[in-house]
Amino acid sequence: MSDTTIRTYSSDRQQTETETESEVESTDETITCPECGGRVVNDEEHGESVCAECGLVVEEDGIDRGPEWRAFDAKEKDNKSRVGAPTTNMMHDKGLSTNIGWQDKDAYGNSLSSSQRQKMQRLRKWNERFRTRNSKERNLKQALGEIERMASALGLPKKVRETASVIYRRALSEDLLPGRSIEGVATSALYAAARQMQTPRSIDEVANVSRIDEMEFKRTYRYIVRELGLEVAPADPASYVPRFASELDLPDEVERRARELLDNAKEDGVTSGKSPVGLAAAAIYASSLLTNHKVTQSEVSDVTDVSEVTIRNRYQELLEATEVAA
DNA sequence: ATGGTTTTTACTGCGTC
DNA sequence: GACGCGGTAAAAACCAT
Repeated sequence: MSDTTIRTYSSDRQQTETETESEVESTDETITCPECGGRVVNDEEHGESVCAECGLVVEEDGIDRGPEWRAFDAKEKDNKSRVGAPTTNMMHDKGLSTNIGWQDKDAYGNSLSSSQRQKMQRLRKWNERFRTRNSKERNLKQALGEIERMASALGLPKKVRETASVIYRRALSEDLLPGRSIEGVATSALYAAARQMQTPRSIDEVANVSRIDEMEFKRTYRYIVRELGLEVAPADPASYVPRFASELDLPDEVERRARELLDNAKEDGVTSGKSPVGLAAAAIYASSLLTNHKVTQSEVSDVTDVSEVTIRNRYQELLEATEVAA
């Protein structure tokens, strides 16, 4: 039950380990027959794996994931494919419902007669009403709008918005909303999503673009993380570095050096329990000194929202850690 | 509610430009 | 004298129990 709260930075090991796991998916062509040791071949047509030597059926009912039709040229392939636009969680109906175009034009691009135009107006109106009929749908629609707005204000990629949408949907479907504001849950979903996607924004930053105050945001965030059992690993300090560096107009060199410092510190274990944002800020500062691209503590403090005192403390520790390591 | 840890606030002294 | 920096003490915030 740790790691679910905002500020449990302790278990630093997190990611990095799981990434290198699925490397070599064994090529299943090299299976040998358990009976005679002969080569096993795939018989796609019958969905079986058969031993080429003795005919033993090693595996039945394989699934053919390919299309069931055949195409002999590009045109036929286009015709027979039945795939459309991908669904997206970013729209409240996953982009599956019908929209009636807003232009009063028919399929040939001609303008509509006035009676036709009025008819289309009515159809549009009703279509819209049905589309967002019940309260949950409307709720969702508004929340996704909010998520969209905040995400773009924070410059978060689509992936994060998608994830945030998914989290929000889950919260909604598990009835976590009553008693909590849409804003709050939307904000929390976005914050969690940003962290899960390795592009974290600090609580302050998120709170700044949200319409709710910070206290409520944190409360709500804790709540939904707990209720949804979201796995949000402590943010990696390094993931803040590039953003801060660019906000301070520092060259790549500083960024690289900052990463090294953080790596060393992590080895030393001095990062455990400390605020990732603080560490990132300190790393930037320390790195700027080491690379002769000096920025002042207060400048770093300004863009990172970390107090100068914290920067001082952290950067001493960072330097010590690298001294010892080097 | 409480205690332990971390961060922030506020303030002071030192050296430099 | 303003500024950047380092340090300290007390307050506040936070997490866990």
